[in-house]
Amino acid sequence: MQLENKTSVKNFQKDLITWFKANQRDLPWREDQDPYKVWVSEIMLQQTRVDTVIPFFNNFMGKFPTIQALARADEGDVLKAWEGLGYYSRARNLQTAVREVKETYNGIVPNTKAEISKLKGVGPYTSGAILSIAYGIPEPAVDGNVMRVISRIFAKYDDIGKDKTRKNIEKMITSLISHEDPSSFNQGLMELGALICTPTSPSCTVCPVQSHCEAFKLGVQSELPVKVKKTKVKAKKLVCGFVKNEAGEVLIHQRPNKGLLASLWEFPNVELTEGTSLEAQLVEFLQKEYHLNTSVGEEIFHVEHVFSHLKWNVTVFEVELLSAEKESNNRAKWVNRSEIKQYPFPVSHQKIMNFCLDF
DNA sequence: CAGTCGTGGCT
DNA sequence: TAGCCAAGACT
Repeated sequence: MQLENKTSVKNFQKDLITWFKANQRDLPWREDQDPYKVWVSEIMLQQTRVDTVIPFFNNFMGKFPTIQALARADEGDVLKAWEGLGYYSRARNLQTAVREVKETYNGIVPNTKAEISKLKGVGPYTSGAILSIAYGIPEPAVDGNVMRVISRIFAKYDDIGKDKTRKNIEKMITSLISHEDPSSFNQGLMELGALICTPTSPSCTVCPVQSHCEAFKLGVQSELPVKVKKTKVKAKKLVCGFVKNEAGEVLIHQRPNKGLLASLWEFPNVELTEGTSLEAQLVEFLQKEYHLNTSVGEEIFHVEHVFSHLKWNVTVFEVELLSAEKESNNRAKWVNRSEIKQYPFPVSHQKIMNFCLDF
């Protein structure tokens, strides 16, 4: 195994950090070390590509430039700024955590592992990233890049999908991390994973730490890291109503605050059960859930949307309101077509919205 | 531990 | 095309 003595570790740190400082990308969250900016960027970057995050980060910082600004913002505005980015609970958790920092820590992001880890949405990776990047504290920040890089450098065949593997790598980083520049060390590992030590066809010939890499030495870099395959996504069939009243308004509904597409808005829809017709199930659902008497019109079109772990097949009908009972669903709303754009919708429903708005 | 939670780009 | 993957956290 490489990196077995202090001298080789020091050389590894130096090679990595020197490369990082010379080759790091110019990214908006690297303009300074404001803990709030680092925090927001790290939340957005969870399971999300850098290129995707950049415009969202710039827009978000323009609207919510400080902890105070985000703390006092309307939740709807925060979700609207997150629209299209995915994993929407991140937005709600972030605002919850920012309010916690404002109340409990006088608006200062805490700088200890124990305190920062208590914040909603801040897990083992993000806590280490904030501590090292914003505060220069030598804590490991182990993400997918780091697990891939370390798996190759030490030629480790452990399944990086296991929590145990991540913990082991955190221990390894603890003994490898530079105490002089923890920020550049951690970011260097991630940048290396993003630019050189890529998942497929890594650029070993130009790698700054090639001489430290056991996988390269053995010629097995293409086999690493090991990641056990996930189960197939499940398909679900839904019926959805584009419901209009006499005033020309459309019915929209806010999803539950937890779970899939948390707190986002949608057009009324329900999962199908076998048996009765789509039209009948839609009418029954609108009656039961929203206390509306409706008449289902033409089937407008189909939408297919694939998530991480499931697939929607949605059939959309045009629906006319006949009459409404007094009790109404408190998460439902009639809106003019021009107002719909003010509400955050998931991409799956934007497909429906775009079609219906032209309709 | 294993399933849940988005989206878009790439192979 | 269908699957894989990305600066993970939560339950």
